[in-house]
Amino acid sequence: MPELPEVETVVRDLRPHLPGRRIVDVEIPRGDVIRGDPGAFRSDVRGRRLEAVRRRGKNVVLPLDDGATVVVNLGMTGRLLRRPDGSDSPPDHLAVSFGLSGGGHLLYDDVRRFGRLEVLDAPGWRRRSAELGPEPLDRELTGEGLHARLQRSRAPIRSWLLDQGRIAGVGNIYANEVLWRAEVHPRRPARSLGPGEAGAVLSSLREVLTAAIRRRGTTIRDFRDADGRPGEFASRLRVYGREGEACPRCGAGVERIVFGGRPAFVCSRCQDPPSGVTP
DNA sequence: AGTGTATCCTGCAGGC
DNA sequence: TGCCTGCAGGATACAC
Repeated sequence: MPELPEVETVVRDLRPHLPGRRIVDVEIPRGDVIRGDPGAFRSDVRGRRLEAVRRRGKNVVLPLDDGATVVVNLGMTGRLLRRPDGSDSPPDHLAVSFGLSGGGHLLYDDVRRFGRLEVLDAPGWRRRSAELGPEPLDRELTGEGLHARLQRSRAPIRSWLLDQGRIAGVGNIYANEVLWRAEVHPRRPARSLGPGEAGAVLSSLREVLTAAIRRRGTTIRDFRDADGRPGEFASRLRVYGREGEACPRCGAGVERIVFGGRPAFVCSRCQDPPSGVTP
């Protein structure tokens, strides 16, 4: 559910409120969302001051004042919610609650509990971050650089985009939207993309992701920002979930295919399939 | 190396 | 109304 734009939305919501505040209390009603031992998590985090709110790929990254870092991956249905004192009842699937100095709470809520929270020391976080691919919105990534990386893999380009070790932050919704925009079929082997196509994929990535951030993310069902509000990008999706509708570019039908265990949405007129493959 | 499958969970939509 | 099946934006482990 939460991909780069949704995580970025949450991070921007939290950033004005968390840095400088201390975690004075930690409650963990659902310990299975903690990677590692929940008791160790609590004692590592309690009493620490939050230094910043960042994003890396699909992870919310919360550096602490002792050099450690809390990393939150929202999985499919995770939410980080900001709760001022005295507001509302707790969410339906509260998994972790951080009490903050000065009042208020940061809550982690997760229906399916596929999300994970963990604390890493400085080298641990450095290693983890190094396992992730580059940020698509980072200026350092160029069309030539992306093309070179694509050359090393024969995986389908959609699978390549979903692999967090190759590029960070892209999930199934935006991968499909980006490939439609770039007019590249999702099953095309990564290494079969020419330099021009790689450039089109990169500029489409940037356009789609920034447009989605501007609309505060895509809510199909579960996503909420840190204040509990849905995002507004769903109506701007061109192919994702639009099987049978007309391609907004050419009018042909949008098709749903499945590979890698997940649905892909394509206009087979705009997006030529690789040779020898059914749509 | 890459792919298919299963797993972790719950809620919801659709068919009957 | 109820029961059943399939499906979901993610990550990971496994066998082939």
